[in-house]
Amino acid sequence: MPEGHVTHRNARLQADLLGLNGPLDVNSPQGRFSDGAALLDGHALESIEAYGKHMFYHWTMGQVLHIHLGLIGKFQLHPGDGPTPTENTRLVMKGQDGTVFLAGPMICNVINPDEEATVIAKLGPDPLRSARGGRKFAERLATKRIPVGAALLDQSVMAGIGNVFRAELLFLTGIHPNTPSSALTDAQTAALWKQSVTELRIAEEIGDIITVNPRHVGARSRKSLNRETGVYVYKRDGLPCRICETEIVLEEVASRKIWHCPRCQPRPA
DNA sequence: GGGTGATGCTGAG
DNA sequence: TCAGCCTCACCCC
Repeated sequence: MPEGHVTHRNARLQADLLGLNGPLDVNSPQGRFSDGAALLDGHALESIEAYGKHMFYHWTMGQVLHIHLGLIGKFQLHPGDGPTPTENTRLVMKGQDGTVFLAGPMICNVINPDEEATVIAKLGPDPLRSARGGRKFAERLATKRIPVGAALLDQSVMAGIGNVFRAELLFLTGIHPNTPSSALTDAQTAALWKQSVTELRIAEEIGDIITVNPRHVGARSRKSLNRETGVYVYKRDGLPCRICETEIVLEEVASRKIWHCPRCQPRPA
């Protein structure tokens, strides 16, 4: 379930669970990361940093573990030793208070700080790292001659947005996914950034993407909502818009499915 | 038990 | 543009 909120939340929770500056037991039950695990085993972590959908684990001996979950990668956090790893467990890190399992990542490599810097240099501003990336976001967006629905998935424009957030952010800002990036007003661009900061922070805290204002669905809190009830448009084609009851429409933008409300997000002229 | 799609991205063509 | 990759939850039989 990897958009930016997942990486930041994991960086925070895993640092707590594993403990910093104490030696970790690292291994690769599946074997596909045996060489990397051997480099890290017995060493201590200095910090865990998330940047967009990328995670960088800084080890005291100077190496960096680079993880990107991709579409299907998953972490499991367990107190103590956790269960027996399965044949798909790529990485196990056991520390002070618990154990982290990793399965199915797109990237799991040991790199050096220069290589880390190269990866980060390609990324746009990450709303969870600093709320003050709005100007850079606007600059990057302005260089793109593509629909805003495609630009939001481009990690060099904004880092950490995935398919759920792009649909929800465009709904929350009333922008049609096919609006050309270059046709957005300054106010719309600013609203997209501001809304990203807000929504990603909430998702990082809750551990799930819940964008619905609880009073729109008669709920007490966002935390009481779930994937069925907690989004405005994502995977809701054919269902009534929570605001105006117009039927939510499914389209494809940048080869990925995207949903919008034709009334709340009018097609650009 | 098999088939499929998924919150992602790359590299070949 | 599109197949390929990685894993698993979910659906249908």
